[in-house]
Amino acid sequence: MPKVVDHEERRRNIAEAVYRLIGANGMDAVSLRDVAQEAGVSMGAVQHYFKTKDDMLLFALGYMRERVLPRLQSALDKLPDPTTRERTRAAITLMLPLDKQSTQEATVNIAFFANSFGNKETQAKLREGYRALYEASRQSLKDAAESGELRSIEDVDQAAAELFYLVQGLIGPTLIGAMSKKEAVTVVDNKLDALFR
Amino acid sequence: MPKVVDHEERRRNIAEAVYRLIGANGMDAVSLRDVAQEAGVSMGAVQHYFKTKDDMLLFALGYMRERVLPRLQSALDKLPDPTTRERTRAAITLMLPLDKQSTQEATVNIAFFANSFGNKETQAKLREGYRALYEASRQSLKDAAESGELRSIEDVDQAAAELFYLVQGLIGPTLIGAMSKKEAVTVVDNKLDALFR
DNA sequence: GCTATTACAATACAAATGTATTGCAAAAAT
DNA sequence: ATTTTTGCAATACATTTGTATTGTAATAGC
Repeated sequence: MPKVVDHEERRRNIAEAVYRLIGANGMDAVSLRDVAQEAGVSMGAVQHYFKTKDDMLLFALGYMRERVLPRLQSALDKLPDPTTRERTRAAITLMLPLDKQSTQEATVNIAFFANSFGNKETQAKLREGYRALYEASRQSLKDAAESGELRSIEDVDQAAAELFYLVQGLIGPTLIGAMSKKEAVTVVDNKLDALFR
Repeated sequence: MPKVVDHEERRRNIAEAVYRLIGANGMDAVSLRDVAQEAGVSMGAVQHYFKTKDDMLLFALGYMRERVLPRLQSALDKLPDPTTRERTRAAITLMLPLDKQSTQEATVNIAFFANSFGNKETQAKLREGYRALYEASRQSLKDAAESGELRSIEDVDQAAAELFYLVQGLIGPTLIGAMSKKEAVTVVDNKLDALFR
């Protein structure tokens, strides 16, 4: 029998191929054959690791979240003793499609969004992801309020919602060029100015 | 030869079928055969009115904008002498997926968004639509500032961007249930409270 | 009345797709 | 040393898809 390999690694490699294809041409470009080619394996190998195409896509969606955290951590490690504002800005910068990788991620996210209209499992996973992200973001702002980093904000929940969903709203239009990256960052920075001391 | 019919009407009927299919199952459900069936015509008829599937989708995207305006007008007609705030709220209420039709429209919009990653024409049309909508919204808020309807806002452009993209950001998560409709409306109303006298 | 045109309808066709199956060689287990 | 297991690879198959083509009957134009 062949050398035993790391299944999770193989699956991740395939997921990365999925992201590249979506990022370049959208979800329609994700056929098993295309994924296999992009991943540098045979279609039989793809089928070895994923029972169905849906399995593969669902895995890819879940894995995407996993791989963002190290990137965020890495960005934070570059900031010496960051304030909440700086950490918040770093996180937002990762979410907005400002560089190649974030652009890919934003594209993939929207593609899965659209895909979720015909797929309950995908939609559940997205919902769960959104809630977790929003809650973390809200809690972070709440902590900042308690430690006096915010200006006098009456309603921290409202402020948290405004910031979070403002960023969500900027992603799509920035992706398609309805808004420039610079403008998007300016809007966010102005908002942060209004929130933080 | 058969009785001459209204081409545009036929095309619109087909576009409506496209929306229904997307709304129910996402863009993957939009095959020519499915559209024909949903529209109550033969596939030959669909091909008679649209040379290619892409033509059909592009038309559907364009037509969607056209058909929103009468709905907005109708909502405004129900308001006796509306303030800018009331008009703004009416428009936002139409954009958020609060009722069946708005939900369908939001779904279709995201579907086209995702579809645009593999289609330059679709993306251009979306971009154009976003820009027009944003500009109208920004101008409306600017007018309100000049006529004294707003609180003292330092930067009306920033305020306009915040309101517009906050709403954009609420659509997706509301659609998938990551956020409740009630919460979304509350966030918007609070934002309007902060902007308008 | 005759001809041209139109609105469909039906069908063909090539290509693409996901699922399923079989095969093989090398490593792991005994 | 033998058997079992594993990671692929290759292929088959049924289904679906968009594009293309042909046909027909009824209306419009002259």
